[in-house]
Amino acid sequence: MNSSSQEQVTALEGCATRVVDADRVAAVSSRMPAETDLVDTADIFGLLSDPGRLRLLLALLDGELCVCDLSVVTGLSESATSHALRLLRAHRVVAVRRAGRMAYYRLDDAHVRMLLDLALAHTEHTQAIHPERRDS
Amino acid sequence: MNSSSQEQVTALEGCATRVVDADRVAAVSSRMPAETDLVDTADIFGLLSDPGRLRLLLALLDGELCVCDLSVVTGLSESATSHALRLLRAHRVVAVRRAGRMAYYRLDDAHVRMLLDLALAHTEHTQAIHPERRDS
DNA sequence: CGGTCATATGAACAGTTCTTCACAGGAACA
DNA sequence: TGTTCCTGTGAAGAACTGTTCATATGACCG
Repeated sequence: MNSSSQEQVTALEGCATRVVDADRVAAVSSRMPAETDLVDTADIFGLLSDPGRLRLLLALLDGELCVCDLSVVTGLSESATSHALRLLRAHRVVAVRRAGRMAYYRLDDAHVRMLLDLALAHTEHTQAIHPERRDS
Repeated sequence: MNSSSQEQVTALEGCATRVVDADRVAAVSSRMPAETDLVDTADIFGLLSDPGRLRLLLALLDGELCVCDLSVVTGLSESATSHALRLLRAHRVVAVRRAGRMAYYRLDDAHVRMLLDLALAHTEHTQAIHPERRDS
């Protein structure tokens, strides 16, 4: 949290914008992940940013389910469910096991599972603190 | 919240979707968070799903930074930075401290910080596995 | 075989999102 | 005081997203 906050108005590698704390800027920039990693991470978060997909993935936390059951649990239409699963499959977040005409989906990404567990724990925690629903 | 397994038979002949594993559907449904919590959680993930905002938040992991420095670090224009910070502020993810004409932003959500730490750890981990590219 | 069932897919469309541009406000500073 | 600097904001437009409808595929049943 400490910063040697003198105003060093040094141009940073031909950048047009001014810099206030050049040391911190340099340090933070050096710690910034590579662009591809950032985009991949943002993509994962994006997959979790839709309530339907989130329900889908939370439903899979306990084990595999077929598409029609997932449709019932999530409240999505079967088509929407299939589209969502396709997206998740394309990103290797879920995997599918086929048995006859059924398709059983399961979580296939330990990282996403951790994110889901964390999110779930947080909602339970905040529910314990605020038993009444809060608007904001 | 409460759906028992006896709905299977009626659902099979009913108008809507059929259920394969009624017990699992009931169990998973009962564990599904409330709609408002789901939407809130999805919103948080949505805030992390943009590479620009992600860079912004990662830059703030170490402490506060002013808007122009954030703009430099993230590569966003100052206007885009301000818009993004406004969004994050509206969701209480960041907080601002004003000093003169400067505005210093900081992370203000422990939950988001955990998510960011986890994401960062994951990218570092995968980088350790695939050390193909390096950052300056 | 024909029919039905579970899932998959494509097109299209409403709604959202992210960026840029233009400008406004308030603080510092001459 | 007037000017410059840092930040904030609204509008607009391009790009993206998520849903539905219609239809396809392939497995099972009779």
